[in-house]
Formats: sequence, structure tokens, C-alpha cells
Amino acid sequence: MAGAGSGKTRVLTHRIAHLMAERGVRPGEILAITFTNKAAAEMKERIQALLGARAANTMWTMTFHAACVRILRREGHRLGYPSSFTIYDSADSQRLMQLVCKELDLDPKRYPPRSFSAQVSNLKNELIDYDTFAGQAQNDQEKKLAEAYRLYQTRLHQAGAADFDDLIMVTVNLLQMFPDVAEYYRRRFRHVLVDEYQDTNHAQYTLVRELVGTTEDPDSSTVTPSELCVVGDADQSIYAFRGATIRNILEFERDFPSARTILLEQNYRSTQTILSAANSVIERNEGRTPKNLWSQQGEGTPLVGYVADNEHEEAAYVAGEIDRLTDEGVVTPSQVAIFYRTNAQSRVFEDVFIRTGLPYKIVGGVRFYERKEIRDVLAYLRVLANPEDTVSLRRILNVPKRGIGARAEEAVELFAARERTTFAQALRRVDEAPGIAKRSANAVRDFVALLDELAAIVPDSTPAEVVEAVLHRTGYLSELTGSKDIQDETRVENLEEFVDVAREFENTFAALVEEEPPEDDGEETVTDPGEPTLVDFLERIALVADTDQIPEEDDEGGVVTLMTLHAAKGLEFPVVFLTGLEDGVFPHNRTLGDKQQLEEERRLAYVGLTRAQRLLYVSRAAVRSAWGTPSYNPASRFIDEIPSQYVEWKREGAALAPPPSRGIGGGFGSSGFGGGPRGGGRSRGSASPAPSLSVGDLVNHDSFGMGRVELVEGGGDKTKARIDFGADIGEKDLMVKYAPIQKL
DNA sequence: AGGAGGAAGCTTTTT
DNA sequence: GCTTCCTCCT
Repeated sequence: MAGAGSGKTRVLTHRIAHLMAERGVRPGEILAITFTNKAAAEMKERIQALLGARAANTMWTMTFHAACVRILRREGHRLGYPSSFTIYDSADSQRLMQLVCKELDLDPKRYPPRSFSAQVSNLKNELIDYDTFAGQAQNDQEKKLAEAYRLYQTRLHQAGAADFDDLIMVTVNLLQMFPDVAEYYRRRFRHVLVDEYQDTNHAQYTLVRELVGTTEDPDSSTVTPSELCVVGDADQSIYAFRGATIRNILEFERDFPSARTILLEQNYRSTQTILSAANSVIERNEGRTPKNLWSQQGEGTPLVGYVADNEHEEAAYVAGEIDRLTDEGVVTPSQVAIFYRTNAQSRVFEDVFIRTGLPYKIVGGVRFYERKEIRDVLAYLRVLANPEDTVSLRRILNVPKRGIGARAEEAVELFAARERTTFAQALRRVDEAPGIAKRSANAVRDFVALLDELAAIVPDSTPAEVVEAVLHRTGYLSELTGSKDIQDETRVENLEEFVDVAREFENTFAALVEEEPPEDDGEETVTDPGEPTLVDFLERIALVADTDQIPEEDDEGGVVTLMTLHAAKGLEFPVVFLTGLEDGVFPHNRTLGDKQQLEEERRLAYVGLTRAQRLLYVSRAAVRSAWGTPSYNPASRFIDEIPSQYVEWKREGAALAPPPSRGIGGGFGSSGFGGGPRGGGRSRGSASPAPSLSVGDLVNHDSFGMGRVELVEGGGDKTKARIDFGADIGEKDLMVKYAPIQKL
């Protein structure tokens, strides 16, 4: 049980060093599991510093998901997975769920595919398969969900694909169904170490148990259980929303009765003031094991508080302070971090930083790999690696445009269903498909030929070469370069960058091979790297979000780091700005009504506060625009929970009240009826009210100018108004809640 | 089949 | 306010 800043990673790495030096454990016998790639990379780096590159590369130091992929590539064939199976990310699985729901003829209004996808994910985290779930389904919703779950899983399996949750769940199934596999890994990994144990969900917990083996487990009669060492901090559990259970760490001693618990309470990171502030916040959570973190770093300076009028001024203040601190030589930019609750909040900071010329780096945010053009090329690569990958195949079927439209796709799908074969197989037999246009069939045949042509070059090419071949031979690149759209220029640049990513991957892969001399222990330990294959490349992309890639190093003072609080976990900075401390922003609006969720937000605040080493700023904005409309948020309750003696306010809120509300019930209820708006129904706390409109009212729109209300329909947030903006613009149907209009 | 235009959705957090 | 998805028209 290790508090914030008490040296968790150090404990793990030094235990590993101890095992090797004092107990003669070989690196190949060690499995060190982390939750994020960032943590895995850091641990690997430290192990390398302590024990050298060979040890670092031989032992498995990786995330849950990466470890499971390795096991599945090797053993998944027993459950019908090809060794080159595709990994579906959440966007892919949502698309597949969409296809499944359509196939089942489910009304997307009543049974939203996105929600189904999320629920299936939750079920998998609980290791509940579709049969079990179907057995306990109570109502209509659950029964439909069970059906969708089953078909989804069938389609996924047919496509030779696994989604993120499958990686864990299927590995658990594998270990439970095949005792010889379980035994193999138990013999292999005599020491299992788990970082951030408080973030494990049920599936991950079970996985650990299966890997370690237990004494009462009959399977393990031949192998004594491995040694298990976990570190965690219940106060830093911030992933309950995706199934993590604090239970796992709280009841570790019950799960493993011979366990010994060691408490680490000394913090080596922060000043006592920062710690005291963080402690007094986290103390508000009920039912937690009290912990007394202390520091020898001295009192330090008080937290600095600031209340800005709006989010732009908050950002300007932060930028100004960073400017001042760097000018005075107190810090370099790389020693400063700015945290916020949601990615959307990064924008204002970016604006100000660009204007003031401060170097910065946003971690996370708009993902490179989520861009359309990147996903398109990725889909080609995936189909080349795994021709049955239906979701990817259907994505590129008509990209770039080649005359295979919805009609043709549907015909192929029907044909596949009738023939009880897969979409990929059916494509190759287009000519037999009934009801397909000649022209479309020809296009499909050309497409299949194109895929074959590309597939032929894969064995003799590096990933980067394949990427380039795809870009050129499919005509994807020429379609973009021929376009007049400015956006397409950026797309071309992104694709160039993607080729670079592939090249860089090849280089780092080569470097790894050099460092690692061939191993002759008899056990084929680390998969022999050899030449990097397309499958290797795809795996890397699927498992490594670019969030992890760059916490900055300083060359010329470095850059300021901007990130969400979740991304900040595990990091530390001399100077931290914790921004957007407003009820409704942080804690987030959607958590305000739920005690459990609110406590998780508080832990998130605790994580944020404890990242700071010396200087900690807490700030908020009195007004912040969300969805284009301003909202007036009160100070975050977490600020109130910090005793005032720890905070020095540079500027306090002038209790800025919302302006008099515009027009709710303000005397024009009389214009007949017709479902006129009723004010209320605000989803966003104290957001400014949408104008209450009636037919005949005059309004002013920020871009369309003056107009007259012709029709009002719907109610609450969904109220729409038809407004006539005159001859130039004409009539518009606008959502009253979101439209930038004022009543005149 | 392809494109334009409009409506809906979005802002939790990640492997 | 911005982006993606859907629908309708050509």
C-alpha cells in the first residue's frame, strides 16, 4: 500500500533487482504488469538502468493488454483465433456493433448501438459471456442486448478479431480451459508484479490469479504458485468508470491469505503544505483506510489561488505566471504542467500559448490515429494482415471512390448470409451474387485484384513500404493531391507523417534486435524479433495510444506540458497548475448526483494535487462557455475542502452573479399555444437560459443577423424555432438552446 | 452512385 | 461552436 509519491515504481524495480541479485531469479521468469504504456516504458527504462538492456528486454514489462496479446498470438489458435488476429479499438467495435444491430433490425433510437457497445464492454470486464447474460436477462432491453452481444461476438470471431476487452477475457478463458497453457505460463513466470493494482478490474484480477495459480487450485498441483507482488493506492483509483474495483486492493489479503502488507507513508515528492492540502481533500471520502502521508521536504510555500472572470483570462493568468517564473529563472518550461478535467479545456490554453509564444505540448487530445485518413490506410493494412477483418474491409470497400455503393455492399452482404460465408469470401464470388449491377460487380472484381496485388508485396516488404504501396496503388494519395479542399492538404501531410511513423518503427525495432543477443536458454522466451512485420506494426499502433509517447525531455528548457488529470497519474512536476476548479467542470457535471462518482472525482483531485513538487496553483473561471453558451459555475467543492491557511489567493471571485435571466416566462405566454418553450430543462447546471421564444418575436443571430420567429416546436432542450432572416438568408430551423441568438 | 446540405451529437476520463 | 452522420436530391 503505497501513498502518492512514496516511490511505487522504485519499489517494483528494486524488488526485481533484488530477486535477480540475491535470489538468482532469471529475467525471463519475471512478469511486470502495468496499466498504461507510459508506466511500462518508465519501468523498463529504470530496469535497464539498474540491470542492463539485456535483462530489460528479456523480461516481460508491459501492460495487461500487451501481455495478453503475446499470449494470444501464441495460444489463441486453440480458441480459433489466427495468430495474426486483428485488435479492434473502441471505434471499430462500435462500428461492428452498429452493423450487428442493423442485421438484427433493431431500432437505433430504442437500442442505441453505442450504448450496447459500452454495455458489452462492461460485461466483458466482469467476465460475463453472452450465454450467461442471456440466461439472466430480465427485460426487453437486456434480451435484445444479449442477442446483440452474441451476434457481435460471432462476427468478431469470424473476422479474426478481438476487441480491447477480449484481449483480457479471452486470455482468461484460455488459461481456464487449457490447464497445459496455464501451467506453461506458471512455470515460466515465477514472479508476477503488478503496478497500480487499484485500477484493475475483475477480468484483470482473475487474469493475475490464473497466471499466479493458487494452492487450492487443483490444476496447479504440479506447479507451486508464483510469487505475486502488487503495489497500489486506493486513494488514486480513478478508473472505476471502466470497471476498476478498489475491492481488489482492499481485499488483497483475503484473496491471498499468505500475503504480507507493507505500508509506504513517506512522500518524497512534495512539500508538506501541498501534502496537507491534498490530505484534507481526500479525507472527505468515506470508508477509506486512513493514511498519514508525510514529507521531509519542508513546509514550502502556500498554494496560489486565482479566480478569473472567464476561461480566457484564466489561461492568460497561467501563461503570465509561467512567463514570470521562467524569466526569473525559477523554473524551465519543462518543469511546468497544466492539468484540466476534460480534453476540450486545452483549447483556450493552446490559443494563449500560441499568441504569447510559450512552447507547449498537449498530451492526448485529438489523436493522430483517429484521423480519417490514417484510419483509412490502417484499414488497408489490417485487411492485408487479416483478409477476414470485415469492419476494415467494409471501410475501404469504396475508399477511394471506385463505384461500389451501398446497394452493391448490401447485395454482397445478403449473398454472404445466404451462403453462410463471410463478407470477404462473398466478395470474391461477386458474380454469383444475385441482384448486383454489372458495373458494381466489375468494380468489386477490380478491388479484389487490387487487394491481391498489394497482398503479394507484403511478404517481401517492410511496413513502411507497404504503407507507401497502399497510398499509391489504391489511388488514395492522388485523390487527395488532386483535390482543391485545403483540408486534404493537411491529410496528405498526416499521411506523410504516418509513413515516417512506420519507418521509425522499423528503426527502433532494429535497434532492439541489436541490443538483444539471441537467447539460448532453451525456452523460447521473448518472441524472436527478426524483421518487423506488418502484424507487429499494427499491434504497436493498436496498443500504444499516442498519449503515452511523449512526456517531454528538456533540451533547451523544454516545453510546458498540458494534459488531463487522468493522463497525469504517475507523473510529477515542480510546478503544477490545476485549472477549471468549478463545480460542473471539476467535479464534472455528470458526477454531481452520484456519491460514488463524486468520490472518484475527489480521488482525481487528490491525484492532481499530489503531482506537484514545490509550487501548486489552483484556479477557476467565474464564467466559462460550453457549447457556445456561457455557464456560471460556482467554485469547486474541492477548493472549499482545502483549509484556507494553505492557500494564498491572488485574486478572489467577486461573487459574479449571472445576469438577469432573459425572458423565462417573461410575459409572452399568451401567444396561443403550440408547444412553446417552457424555460427549464437545462442540462448544464446554472447555464444561462435559452431565450423563450414565441411566434412573431424578433431575434438577433450572431451570424445571420436579425430575424423573425415563424414557428416554435418541441420543448425543453429540444425546442426548435423556425426563423426567417430575410431574403438573403431565408428561413432556418434552429435549436434554441444552442443557437447564438438573443431575443430583441 | 455521389454529393450537398442539414441535423444530431458532443465534452468525462483510456487500454 | 465544431464535427460527424444521415437524408435527400441529382
